[in-house]
Amino acid sequence: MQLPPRSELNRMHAELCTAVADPIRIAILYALSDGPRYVSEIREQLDLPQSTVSRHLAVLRATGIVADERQGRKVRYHLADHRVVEAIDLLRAVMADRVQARARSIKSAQE
Amino acid sequence: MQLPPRSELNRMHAELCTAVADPIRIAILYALSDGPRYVSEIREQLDLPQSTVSRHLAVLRATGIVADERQGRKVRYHLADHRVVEAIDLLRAVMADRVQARARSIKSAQE
DNA sequence: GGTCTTTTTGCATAATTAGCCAAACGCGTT
DNA sequence: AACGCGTTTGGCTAATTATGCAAAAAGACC
Repeated sequence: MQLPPRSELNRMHAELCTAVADPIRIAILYALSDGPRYVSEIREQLDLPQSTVSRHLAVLRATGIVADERQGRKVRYHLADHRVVEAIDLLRAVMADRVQARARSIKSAQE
Repeated sequence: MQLPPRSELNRMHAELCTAVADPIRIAILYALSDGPRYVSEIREQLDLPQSTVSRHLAVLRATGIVADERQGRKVRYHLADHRVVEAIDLLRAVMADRVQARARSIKSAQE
C-alpha cells in the first residue's frame, strides 16, 4: 500500500484537530484524562443534555480519540491515545501565556 | 484581574484548536516551521488563489499563532509560538500511527 | 413480555466556515 | 500622480456543525 499524498495527510490531520476543536469536547477529554468515565458521569459533571454529550462522544469515537466499552447498561469511555491530551495541553499552555500577557498589559495600562 | 472561568478557558482553547483544524492552515504552519515566508512564497508553494491564502493567514494571525511584518510591499509571516507546531506534530504522530495500523490490518487481511 | 435505566439517533433549526472573483488597498517606482 | 506589484477585503454561495427535543435502541431485572 502506498502512502496517501501530503494533502490527504493534511486533511486527515485536520480532521483530528477538528475533533478536539470544541469547548465541550475539550472538557470531556480533560475529564477522561483522569481515567475512564461513564457517559452519565460526564453528563453530570458538565451539566449538559444527555444527547449533547452523546453526540460529542460520538465525534471523538469516530476519530479514534476515545474508545468505549459496554458495562451492563452503561457505556464507559476512555482515552485511546494519551498524546492527544498532551497536544491540547501544549495549546492550553500557549493560550494561558497569552491570557497572562494580556492581563499584565491591562494592569500596566492602568498604572 | 481574576482568571476567566474554566468554561471560558475551554472556549478560548477551542478557538486556538479551530485555527489549526484546517488542511490548508496546517500546510501553512509546516511551511512556516522552516522559517519566515512571504505570502507570495506560501501561495506559490501551496498553489492556491492569493485570497484563499490571505484569509487563512488572517485566521492564524487573529489567534496569535503567526505574526506578520511588512517588508516593502511584501508581507512576511512567521510563527509566534513554536509550541503550536509541536502540538500539531503530536497529533500528526497519532494520525500516522493510525494510518500505519490500518495499512497493516489491510495487508494481513489480504494474506 | 413489560418496565426501568442508560445511551444513541432522527429531525429541524441556527450558526459558522470555506471558497472564489473582483474590487480595493498599501507601498515602491518612474 | 500614475502605474505595477503584492496583499487584503467585500460579497455571495455552498457546505458543515452544533443543538435540543422527542423517539428509538440496548441491556438488566421482574
